[in-house]
Amino acid sequence: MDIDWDDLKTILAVVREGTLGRAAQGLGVNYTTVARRITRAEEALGQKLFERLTEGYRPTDIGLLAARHAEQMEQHQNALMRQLQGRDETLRGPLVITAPQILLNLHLVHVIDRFCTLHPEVDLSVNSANDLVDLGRRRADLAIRVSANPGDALKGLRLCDQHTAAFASPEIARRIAQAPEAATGWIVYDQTKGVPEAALARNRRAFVRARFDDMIAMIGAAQAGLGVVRMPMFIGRGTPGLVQVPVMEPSPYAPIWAVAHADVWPGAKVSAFRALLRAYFREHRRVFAA
Amino acid sequence: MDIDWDDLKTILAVVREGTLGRAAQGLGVNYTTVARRITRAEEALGQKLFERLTEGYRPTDIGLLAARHAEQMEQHQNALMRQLQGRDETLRGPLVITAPQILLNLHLVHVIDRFCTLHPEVDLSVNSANDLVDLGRRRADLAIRVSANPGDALKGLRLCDQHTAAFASPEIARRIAQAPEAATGWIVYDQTKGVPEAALARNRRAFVRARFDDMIAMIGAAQAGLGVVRMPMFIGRGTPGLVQVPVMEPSPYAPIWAVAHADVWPGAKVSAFRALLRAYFREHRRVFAA
DNA sequence: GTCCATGCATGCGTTTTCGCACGCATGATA
DNA sequence: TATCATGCGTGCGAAAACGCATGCATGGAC
Repeated sequence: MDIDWDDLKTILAVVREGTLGRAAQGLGVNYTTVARRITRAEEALGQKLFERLTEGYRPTDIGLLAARHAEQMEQHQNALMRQLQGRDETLRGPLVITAPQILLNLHLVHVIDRFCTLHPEVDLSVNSANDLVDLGRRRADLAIRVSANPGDALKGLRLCDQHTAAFASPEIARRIAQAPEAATGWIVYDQTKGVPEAALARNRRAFVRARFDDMIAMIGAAQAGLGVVRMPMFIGRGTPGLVQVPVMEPSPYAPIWAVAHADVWPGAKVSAFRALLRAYFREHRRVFAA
Repeated sequence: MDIDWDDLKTILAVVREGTLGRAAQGLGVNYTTVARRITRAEEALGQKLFERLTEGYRPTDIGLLAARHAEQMEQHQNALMRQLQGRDETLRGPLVITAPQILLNLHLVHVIDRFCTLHPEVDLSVNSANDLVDLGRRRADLAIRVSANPGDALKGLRLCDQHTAAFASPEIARRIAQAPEAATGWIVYDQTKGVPEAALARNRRAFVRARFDDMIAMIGAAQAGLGVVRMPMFIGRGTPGLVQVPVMEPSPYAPIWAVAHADVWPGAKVSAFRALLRAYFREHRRVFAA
């Protein structure tokens, strides 16, 4: 009465994903293999771990219990892999970084370019993601993030402070220059309350023209002349077809950090990338501040 | 860059055992398989995990690091298996018990006999061991132990209190009866200091004739007339060729416990065995006390 | 009602893994 | 020095695991 550790890993994947297919995808095997492993595990334990439904595999109590423990095992496996990586002193092999899309487009591509030239043996993967990537579970080795602090269990290097300001198309900028008191239409981010306080302070008639849930789309909207957008300085300055408009005082914004799990932090590849980041942002820091 | 969980298990086994062969034995596979898995893991990590020496495999720092984490994973796997067992309500499948050799021979065999009759579908394994068996690591499901308390993380049922007394062959008993003041030779357990205090209180001339490190051998020595042996009442009474000799006051001894890991305790098979133990020892408790 | 997408079960041929037998190296022993 | 025990490496045939293709069941869209 014992169970294969890989079968436990498989059970965890199926509990997480809900179907054989998605679990198989995550595990990098065919879904029939997943089905067979589950069956084998059930036979080994003499217990049903899942109910077979048409919409997928639903875990039984016992399946959930097994998954909980498998999760613990996964954490230890992750810890091991992180520590191995942290003591890896070679500049070879895989390295995964993640960063916000816009920051990548406008700046990090240059850092990446240089890194690939300096360290051609590193297999660099770039994960352009706007949501937070789980560094503890090794979805990435190094993350470039815009936030107030690195977060718990993570180490961080503060790369650069930022300001935001208002940007719009040249056409709109001209109209504002001609009639500063006229009502100005804003494009705002979905989650924000409305027109920035700093803008209302200068023009009480500022109003929300539209709400977007995606920053890239907002930039496009600004370029197309839909309205004024508040955005980090580096975006406005780095995007063609946008000019800064003096409808609000530039205000401080969350700084840019390079963060990694403390285990991974000392690794050669992560250190090397960090060094290039530091140099780049030191050189270009004026682009990010008012 | 990821590692197979079963390979981690294999690494742990090799670190523990030192050679491929012994590790393979513990894992229940051929040693060539172990060698292959180690090689595969090293290739996956790009790091050497062991040095190949003629006397076996010696782990590198990285190998030890991996083994440490694998050990953590093993603990979680054990916890899972225990919990599954604890909620198993069937009276089928494997059950492993461990008990001191002598207790098995003289009494537990009857409990086992009855258990096998009542629950023929249980595959009962009996581990006759005098050293403590690790219940946390599932070397046994239920242990019958002679000790003051069950121990941490374990649940216990106090089966019976015990006394010890002095026993010897009839020949020696006759001599003692004839000359109670004569010097009496004792056989004592290796670790004890010498003749029991309670014996010296009655006869100052009692002396150690020999020291043994094994209780079975001491019983044989007593039967053969080598000397007086202090032993639990149930052994002296249950062994042919031995009689109690009044050279010491019977003294309290550690009680007999049925112990199991708290996770396993509620399992049907463990509960059933425990019930029989309780009944048996209640019925025969006078054999164990003075 | 038909069509399609999703997801599982099954059979078959292939790939991978495994166990076994043999050979080699090393160290202890007589 | 000859012999034996222990332990590892390697090649080959067997066994197990795997991927793929096909078929079935269910539920939603038109």
